[in-house]
Amino acid sequence: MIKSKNCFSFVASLTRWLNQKDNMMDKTTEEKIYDAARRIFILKGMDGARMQEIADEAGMNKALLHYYFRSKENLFKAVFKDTFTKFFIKVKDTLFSDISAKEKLIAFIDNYINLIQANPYVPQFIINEINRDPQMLKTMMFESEIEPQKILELFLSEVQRNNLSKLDPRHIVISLLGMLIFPFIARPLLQMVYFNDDQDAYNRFLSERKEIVKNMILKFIEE
Amino acid sequence: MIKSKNCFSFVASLTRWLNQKDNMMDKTTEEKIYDAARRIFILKGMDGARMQEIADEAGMNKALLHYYFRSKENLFKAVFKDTFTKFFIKVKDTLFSDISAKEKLIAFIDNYINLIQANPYVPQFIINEINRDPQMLKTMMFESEIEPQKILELFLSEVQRNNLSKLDPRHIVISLLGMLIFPFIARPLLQMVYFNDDQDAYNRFLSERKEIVKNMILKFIEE
DNA sequence: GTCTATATGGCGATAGAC
DNA sequence: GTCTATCGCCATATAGAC
Repeated sequence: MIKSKNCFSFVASLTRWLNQKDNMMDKTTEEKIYDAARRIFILKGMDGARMQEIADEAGMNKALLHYYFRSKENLFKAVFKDTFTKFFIKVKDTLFSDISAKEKLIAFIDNYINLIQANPYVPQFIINEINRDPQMLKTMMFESEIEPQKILELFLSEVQRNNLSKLDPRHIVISLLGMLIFPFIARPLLQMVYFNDDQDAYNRFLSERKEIVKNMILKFIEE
Repeated sequence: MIKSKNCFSFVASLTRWLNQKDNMMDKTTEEKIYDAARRIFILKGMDGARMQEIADEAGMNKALLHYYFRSKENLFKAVFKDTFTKFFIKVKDTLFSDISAKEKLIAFIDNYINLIQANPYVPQFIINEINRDPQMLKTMMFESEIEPQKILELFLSEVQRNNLSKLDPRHIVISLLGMLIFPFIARPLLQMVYFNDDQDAYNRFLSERKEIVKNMILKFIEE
């Protein structure tokens, strides 16, 4: 029957990269299923998504989803694990670069807002899941080769070691993440109330927000 | 059943039983259903909740839920509308008090963190729903007598009119809300990574956060 | 590997006795 | 108003032809 769910995403993306085959026709069936599932799960969550919907999105029959992934639960875990860990790789790259701590913070804000703008539904997807099934999150994080918890801790100690603030650095990190993520997860409400439901205006607001958040954070950590 | 060895403890038991009756037994069936639905929907969301689960929580049969509320959709809307609007009444009260703008901001932070600490799952519930069905949110908001959008706008103009900041005041409001809400909606992840899954330590962190956020916000708006 | 057809169970909702 | 029993549908999952 099946193959390991762990190596799928790595194998798939490696294959794409090696062959530079990113168009639809050259994707394997497994990749088509995975990509479709990712779109649907991120939009509707585990409970809201339907296997039939994913099959339609992938342009094939429902039975094939079970042939490749055995169950909805399996397919979801593959998508979530991959999506979750990929969101931390960017942070890792920023933290290991050879610049000062303050510059790292600034680079992080730029990278992170860009990342969310390119994947606007991902923060809501992750937050949803860490509340729906915290136990799954725990096992997933410690199984992951990327070790997201290590990256979060690294980010924290980076703030701490450089005396960027006299405060508990966790307050800094959490405030920063909250300021960055909130306008995306509360978008429908904020866009309606504060921007007359004007999508373009809201996108401009999000772009200009990079500098705003940078200034806010710098004000915190400068005594 | 009440058992006792003397009449004093009997009286005490009876008093407890009567009080319990006042709290529990006097609730109408409709109230029992509503309260149970509220607990389940807030924990699991519309998609994750089951009518059977709500009936069990309310201590009655599934059919009664439909007798009083006709459909799951109806019951959910009643719960959501009520929960959503109640979250804005606190803000309204704060804004209409007779204190300076800066004091209002400080009072808001205190009130809001207390409110969330007493209802820790509500922010996640609301954010979930405004993304799941934004259209329902819109009609609900404009039907509501409390008019949450007016309150949000009032909060915004309060920041603006008093020149609390040269920035677009929407950045201030959104940053503030993000800083306040994020530690609650991302709690399972943050508590695990940053607090060794120590619940008490995390609660202390949340309590001390009131002063931290106050200081952060005051630093923004003071030039 | 991919399809059609079907099994199996659970869910929201209703009928009808009391 | 409240219950038991059940309907009808839809979801996940499997069987089996090709």
